[in-house]
Amino acid sequence: MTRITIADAGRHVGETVQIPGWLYNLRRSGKILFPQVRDGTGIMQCVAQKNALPEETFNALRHLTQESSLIVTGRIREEQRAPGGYEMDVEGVEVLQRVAEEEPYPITPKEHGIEFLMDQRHLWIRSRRQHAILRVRHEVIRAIRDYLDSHGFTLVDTPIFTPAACEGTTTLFETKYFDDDLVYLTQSGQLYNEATAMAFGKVYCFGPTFRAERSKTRRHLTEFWMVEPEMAYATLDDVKQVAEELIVYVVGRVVENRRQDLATLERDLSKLESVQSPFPRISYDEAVKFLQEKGSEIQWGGDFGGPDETLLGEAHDRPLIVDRFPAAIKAFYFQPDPERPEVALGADFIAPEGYGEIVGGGQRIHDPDLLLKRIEEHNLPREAFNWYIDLRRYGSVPHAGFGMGVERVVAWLCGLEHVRETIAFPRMLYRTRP
RNA sequence: UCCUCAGUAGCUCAAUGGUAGAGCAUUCGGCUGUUAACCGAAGGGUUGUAGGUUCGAGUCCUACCUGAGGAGCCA
Repeated sequence: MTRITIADAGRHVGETVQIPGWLYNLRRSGKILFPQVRDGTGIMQCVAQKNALPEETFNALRHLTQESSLIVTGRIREEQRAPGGYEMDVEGVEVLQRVAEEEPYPITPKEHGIEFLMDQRHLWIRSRRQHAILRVRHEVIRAIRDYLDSHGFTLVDTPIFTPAACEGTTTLFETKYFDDDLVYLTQSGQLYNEATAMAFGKVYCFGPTFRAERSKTRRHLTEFWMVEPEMAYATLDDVKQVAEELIVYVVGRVVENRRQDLATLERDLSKLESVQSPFPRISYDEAVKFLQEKGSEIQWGGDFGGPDETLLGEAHDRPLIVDRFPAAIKAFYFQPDPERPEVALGADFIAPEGYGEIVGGGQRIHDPDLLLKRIEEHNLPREAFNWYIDLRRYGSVPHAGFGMGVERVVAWLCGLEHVRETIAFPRMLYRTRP
């Protein structure tokens, strides 16, 4: 007997096949049952008629509980009345495990609160909406890799355990490394990327990063995934161009390949289809002026707050590129603008619809003396950065790169309220379980 | 760390300081085209914890715990 996935059902119309899966929902109407079976690729509505089945089979199905595992055998048929467009006429059922009614599956088809759902996260990911989001995430990650891999970037992943802060400013998670040594969980692979870029030209790292910030908002996780491309012989303009192309490509891929999931999420496709080049570009100076006109308290020299980012993002139908921030609020390694040393050659991409910063990057300092000066100004331990300074001693070149946060991109593309739904098991300020 | 809000049945929520209730879920019954099906019935409670006020507290007060939203910080 052929086993198929529900996603492939359209290619098996008229055949009798098996679908291994789980009971998603069951509607009963006397002598006819409508079990809905999910298998990870989709949901199949089945039809079981009492007079077409052995009594034992019909009764087993009739009293089956939600999320019981089963293998259904039956004939696939096109059916307009079925949610997926196809339906299976049940001929046989093998129940692998019947969920006990004393402890029924906790996530019912009705509404639930977020606390309960987060406690049940290991089960919640089976639900239609969560499932759709995680499939969009997968497409986003695949698209990122496909874009970079086909544009000359080499994946060179960077360590998770790091001996010191990359940026000195934010809080790091520390962990014991054997006897008495402390190491920190990486908050960015960037410094190492600069080393690999000098070896490979164009590189990227892609993995989890950790920030021990006591942030408790819809845009924050303590563990999140970031892709960080870095390019030798490159400038701020290259960062803006590559990041823009990457975003346009990723959005296009999701719209093309995950249309069904976006429909499940009731995402307004027109909001994604408008994400085309060129993106609007303004300077930090212009952004501050714009925000002040909108009533923000921001002064030149300050960083954008959450509401500021929302104001900037909502003014456009595609990501907004803001560049040349005050050097004082940027990390030590940013190259200053040669014409205006008080601003850094950095750029942030602010997503529309209030999703905030999704890309941050810029050009790095390539002059060893200037880098040393900055390290001293920021009171960073020079010894820890000896290897990093070496990169400026042995064939230094202008170079630039950026980081893009996967969860914020996914939240934006899916139109979600909160990034916690964009990763299977989110880690947040007050949640590390399950 | 700070501000605001909330904790009542497995879940989502009601309940003037005066007998703790509904829908869903579960079980039983009915229904041959259901779309979070519907209809009928049953079981299901230490009202987050500890004190206090009161004849009487789910409700008012205090502290704590847990969670949510936000600020700062950040992708």
